[in-house]
Amino acid sequence: MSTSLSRSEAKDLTRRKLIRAALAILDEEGEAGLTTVKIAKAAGIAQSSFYVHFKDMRHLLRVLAEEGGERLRGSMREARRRARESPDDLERHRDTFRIPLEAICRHPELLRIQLRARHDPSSSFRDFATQKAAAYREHHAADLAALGYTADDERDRRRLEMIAEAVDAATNALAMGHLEGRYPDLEECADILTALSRGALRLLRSTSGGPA
Amino acid sequence: MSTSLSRSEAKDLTRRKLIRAALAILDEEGEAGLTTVKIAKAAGIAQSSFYVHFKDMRHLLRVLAEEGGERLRGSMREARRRARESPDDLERHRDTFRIPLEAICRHPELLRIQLRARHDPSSSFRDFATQKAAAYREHHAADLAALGYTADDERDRRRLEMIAEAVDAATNALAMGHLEGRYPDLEECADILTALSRGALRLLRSTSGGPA
DNA sequence: GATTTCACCGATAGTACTATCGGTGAAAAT
DNA sequence: ATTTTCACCGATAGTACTATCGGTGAAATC
Repeated sequence: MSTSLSRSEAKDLTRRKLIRAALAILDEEGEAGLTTVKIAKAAGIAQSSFYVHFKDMRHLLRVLAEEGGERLRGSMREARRRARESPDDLERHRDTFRIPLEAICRHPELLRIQLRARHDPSSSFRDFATQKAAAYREHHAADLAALGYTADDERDRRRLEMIAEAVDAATNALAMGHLEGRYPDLEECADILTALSRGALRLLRSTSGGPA
Repeated sequence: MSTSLSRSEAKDLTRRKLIRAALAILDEEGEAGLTTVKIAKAAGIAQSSFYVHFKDMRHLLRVLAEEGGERLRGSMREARRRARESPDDLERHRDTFRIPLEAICRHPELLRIQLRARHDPSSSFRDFATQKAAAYREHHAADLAALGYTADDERDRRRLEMIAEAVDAATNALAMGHLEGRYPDLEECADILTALSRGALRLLRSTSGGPA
């Protein structure tokens, strides 16, 4: 505005505008609505200038995946860090759900895009989303193991993974319900998830022991 | 083959071929890959002949939604009927999960298409999928209520709905995991879901009573 | 057996998008 | 002060798809 930017600063600003515009369109209209025409228009430049910043559409999609992945990683690191700080096991278990729920609510568009991509065979983000979901599932299973639900044999290990996958899906569903306004209280969502999880873990506890 | 079909029979056959081809492409490539060119080619007719059977693409999509809805309704009716026949409450509760899991495995493409449509703002099936999911959630909540988990006040009614939504999401996730080969035993999936559900319902039982 | 109907065909106009090209002016380098 | 660089522009060729049109032959009707 007042201070004229240097050329590289101006270019970087335009690039960020493009990414910002693309993420908004991706969230609002889905991958099918993501065209160079719309992105450039939303960013306030000519359609052809899109190619000054990205080699082609694929390039932008790769960058968006990296961008989204970085934000997701950041939220997860924070979640893990805070969950580890909880005083007792019960509170830690509850935090295992409350913190991801809060992370989702901070960047709901990332969850929406991920859920969409995961089931769409034409999506450029499909592999990325599947990979992220698997990583989160394993991380969750490891968290449960850290709470004392040791999985000694193959059967229990598989069950722990199934519980993690089932509870993750439930977490996403309740988070979406919260975002849609159906479940206003996030604490109540965490309560339900904790209860679900503890119920399922009873299956393991009975065979291999666990915390109170 | 040997007997030449009447004109109307032949037309109806071609129409069914088109719907069949469209469903296959929808499952394999998603809504983005669904074009009149591909559908007609897969059905073995010229692209322009597509319009002999459907006014336009929207018309076909409407018909596909009705077609899929009818199959889904059929599976659900069957599931409800069989679940009601179970001898005791525990077995009925378990059937509440095993039967939907089996229904999903009979028509996995319908679940895939529905999950995809539900989160895609550009999908023609989005409203349809959302509606179906809400209907199933309410049906599930009613099933739980029938098992004795009476929800007297508003809080418990909301919690019952949250549990139904969470468990439905978990059911879909485990069914997808089964279809992807990660969880070969469908009975084990039903076990996990039953345990999840019973754990969550403990929240209600403690305040308003319920079965053993 | 003559006429009508119509499912299907090939050709094509119209639409939306991608990606490239040469031109322009202001910032940067000399 | 002059030259170079380059972010951005308008124009446009190329691609993929939708939907319409007139033509054709075999089934249906008379």
